[in-house]
Amino acid sequence: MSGDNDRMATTRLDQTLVVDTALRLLNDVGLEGLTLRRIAKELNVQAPALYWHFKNKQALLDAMSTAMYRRMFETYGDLGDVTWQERLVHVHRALRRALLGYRDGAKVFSGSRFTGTDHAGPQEDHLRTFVAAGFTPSAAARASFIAYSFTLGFVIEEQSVEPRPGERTPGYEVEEREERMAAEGYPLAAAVSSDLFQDYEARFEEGLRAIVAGIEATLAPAASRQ
Amino acid sequence: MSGDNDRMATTRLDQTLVVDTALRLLNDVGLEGLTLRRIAKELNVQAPALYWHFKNKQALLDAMSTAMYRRMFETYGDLGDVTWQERLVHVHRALRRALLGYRDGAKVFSGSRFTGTDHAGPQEDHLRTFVAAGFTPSAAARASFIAYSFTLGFVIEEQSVEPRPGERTPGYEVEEREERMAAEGYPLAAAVSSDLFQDYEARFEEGLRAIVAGIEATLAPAASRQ
DNA sequence: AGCGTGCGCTTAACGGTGTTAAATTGTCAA
DNA sequence: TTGACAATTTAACACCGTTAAGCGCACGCT
Repeated sequence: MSGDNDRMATTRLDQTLVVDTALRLLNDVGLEGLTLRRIAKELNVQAPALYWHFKNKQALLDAMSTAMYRRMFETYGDLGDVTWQERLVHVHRALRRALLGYRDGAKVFSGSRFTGTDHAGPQEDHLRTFVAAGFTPSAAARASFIAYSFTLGFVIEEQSVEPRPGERTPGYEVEEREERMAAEGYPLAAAVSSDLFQDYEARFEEGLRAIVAGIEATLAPAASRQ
Repeated sequence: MSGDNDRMATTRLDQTLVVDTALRLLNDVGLEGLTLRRIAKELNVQAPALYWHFKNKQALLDAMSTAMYRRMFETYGDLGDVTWQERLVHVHRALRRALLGYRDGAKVFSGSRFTGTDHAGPQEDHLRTFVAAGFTPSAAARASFIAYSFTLGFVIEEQSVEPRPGERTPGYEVEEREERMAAEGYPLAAAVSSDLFQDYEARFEEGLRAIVAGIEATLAPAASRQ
């Protein structure tokens, strides 16, 4: 199904191959189904073989997160000279896309730490844009962390309702929920039900705009405020 | 240690007792160590006994989340008449406190759904404050969801560095990280290292202020803008 | 008072998990 | 050709969530 990896039995494993296979598999089976034996099977190998390349499962998950993050920066080009507002929106939009690219992507990501220092380069560029606009480095980092926290929390919630774009977790039947709320005397909660479990795309953009506006109003250097 | 539950061997289990014990245990062993056998042991019972009270482990986790959420509303009184800004800050500050109350609290919470409709009452009050200020119900819900996503993402990150207030996960040695970044030619990333893994309290408040300002500037009815 | 029903729990077991130790293969250098 | 060492297999361990079956005891009914 969907082009089974078909690793030549002669080819040897390496970290990249394991990570790629695990990420592809993640989309089929989800985080819960992503066992070492299942990954090994996909690679025509026995489970303990993975321990030659990764010290334990967490190390593999860390490498998967790092790969997701690296790929995110590959998909948005050099971006050049840009205002901090544009950059903040651009980066976190890309982050959401990257997380949505894999089932349970946000959960995997939030449970891992980066391996190596690959991420430092893009982070440096990112901060530079803010500092050039008059932010202190500290304010730049704190402002970005606000947007980062929002994005992470948003996608975690989003993926618990829509594990893959267009595919819905059963048990979130909006209409039924709406009726029950209305019947129990919570008209607002009922009315709002349909707003909370739909239109994630537009609501994310709306949230990003609000956060940019909020940073403009509080953390940004006075000069850059409207 | 810390007043072991000491359930009389004669007392029967019920959902509340199981949930309370599991929540207390969560603080000792974390989400990963929270196994049904461990919980059962704490209750002087065999693991399968829990299946009489909960259909499966997820149902117990759901009940734990619901209890955390319910307790959050108990800790802040009636709150009375208050601006939507005050309410938003108050509620999400309380949410953070509730999540921080348990090791892995944010992760447990984000992986669960509420049982029953206990939460609908407070949610109704919450929305009413916004609608009274001129928000449409939909805008009220979307605005709150922005703050909610931020809070959830923030605390997940916070707890991955500080699993319990004051207690640090090993491997986040700020100074060492700083040196390595600086040595590899990322001066800003280095300078910012200490800002990212410290002072969560102040940074959360700062984030909340930014989000309130951002909602004022974008989602709030024009009348309530400064 | 006695009896049966069924609630609440135990015992036993299943298939699966991450992980470790030891044995084994394959490959390349000397 | 032999030896070394990298990469993998086989076997096993302790533990996990979960299910099936049985058991004891309290209680309602006659």
